[in-house]
Amino acid sequence: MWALSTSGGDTAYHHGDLRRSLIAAARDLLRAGGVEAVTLREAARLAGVSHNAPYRHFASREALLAALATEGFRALRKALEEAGRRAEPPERLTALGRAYLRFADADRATFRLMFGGVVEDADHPDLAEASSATFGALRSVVTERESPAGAERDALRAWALVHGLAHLVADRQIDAARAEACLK
Amino acid sequence: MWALSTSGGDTAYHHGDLRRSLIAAARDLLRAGGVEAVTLREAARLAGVSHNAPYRHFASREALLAALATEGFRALRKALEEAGRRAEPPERLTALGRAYLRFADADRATFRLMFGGVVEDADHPDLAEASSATFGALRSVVTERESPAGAERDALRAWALVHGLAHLVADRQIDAARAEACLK
DNA sequence: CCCAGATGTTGACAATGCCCACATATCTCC
DNA sequence: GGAGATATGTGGGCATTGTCAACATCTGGG
Repeated sequence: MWALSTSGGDTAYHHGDLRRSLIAAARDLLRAGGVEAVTLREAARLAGVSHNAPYRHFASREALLAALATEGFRALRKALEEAGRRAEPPERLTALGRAYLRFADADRATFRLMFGGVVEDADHPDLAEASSATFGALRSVVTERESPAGAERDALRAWALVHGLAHLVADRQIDAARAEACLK
Repeated sequence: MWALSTSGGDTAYHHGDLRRSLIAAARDLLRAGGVEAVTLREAARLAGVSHNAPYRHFASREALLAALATEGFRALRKALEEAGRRAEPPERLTALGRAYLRFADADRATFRLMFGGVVEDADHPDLAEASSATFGALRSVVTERESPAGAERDALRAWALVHGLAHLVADRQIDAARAEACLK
């Protein structure tokens, strides 16, 4: 059918772009039923291939989950950067926090996959890079406004506050509006 | 062997107290290999019973996980209450936060199970009760020191800060000492 | 003493992750 | 343009797991 050249470096062969299709299918499964619902065989079914085709693109189920988490970190980073670009230093940090919370609220399952510990960053280089790049984008904004004394601790505090709110939102223990009200 | 009367209401029959043994086995599996490693069949094996015996005590695998999470919330609540009892109002909140962080650091897998969304509180009454009781213990201390104006928001902020730090500790993104340094 | 219910066992089935050998499409190089 | 190499997809199979049904055994009350 379509024959785009994929961004991941895989070229399109028989199926068109099975890797991308599998990730898309897995994302649907993740959002619909959480991590437990993400299955190599079901993703293959949705993509219209045999139960073993995924192994040409992902070494294991965990590798597929890692790809989903990687995608999530890239999306979050993009959201953070856009939010930062739209605001000036005084309110920039608040804007980032809001973007962070909105991400967690809009895609709870992916957020939990990213931070749930089911996939270890260390085992998946792409994931490790995407996650540290995302934290870097956040950190650079957090530290830009503070004087050196205690800056590190304040940065960590800000990050932890937003991160905690995001988890509470993802777990449906508070709603997104109340969380945003906490961002000063 | 031993014949304690269990707290859950189950009496001891053939095995002694299978329910308790299964929970203990599952706890070991959880700590050793994360949620994915918790298996009804493996827990049964460790308890020395057949693969179907657990169904006399847990309706499903998720019910066993819910029992583990419930146990976790009760332990956390106990830790919070003890910490609160040992400190007076000015530092009491910090003491609670420290206890919260130590819990997350000492038993990362259980912490993630409690807040990871794999088990839904709504589906397990005991879990729902234990978790809300724990939050109640936390909330009562958080709100005791603030004046009414903005108290609710400050309480939520404090909770979110500690909760975020705990997640970062559990995910090994910062270490426990750095987290504690953020508790003012 | 005997029965009802609680507890544990055996056997089975479908789904899954993963491995193997094999088939087929595409690319490279001549 | 054709042959070999490589990438991609298929089919079968195996061990493990969650769950169900039927059966066995233990315990306590009448």
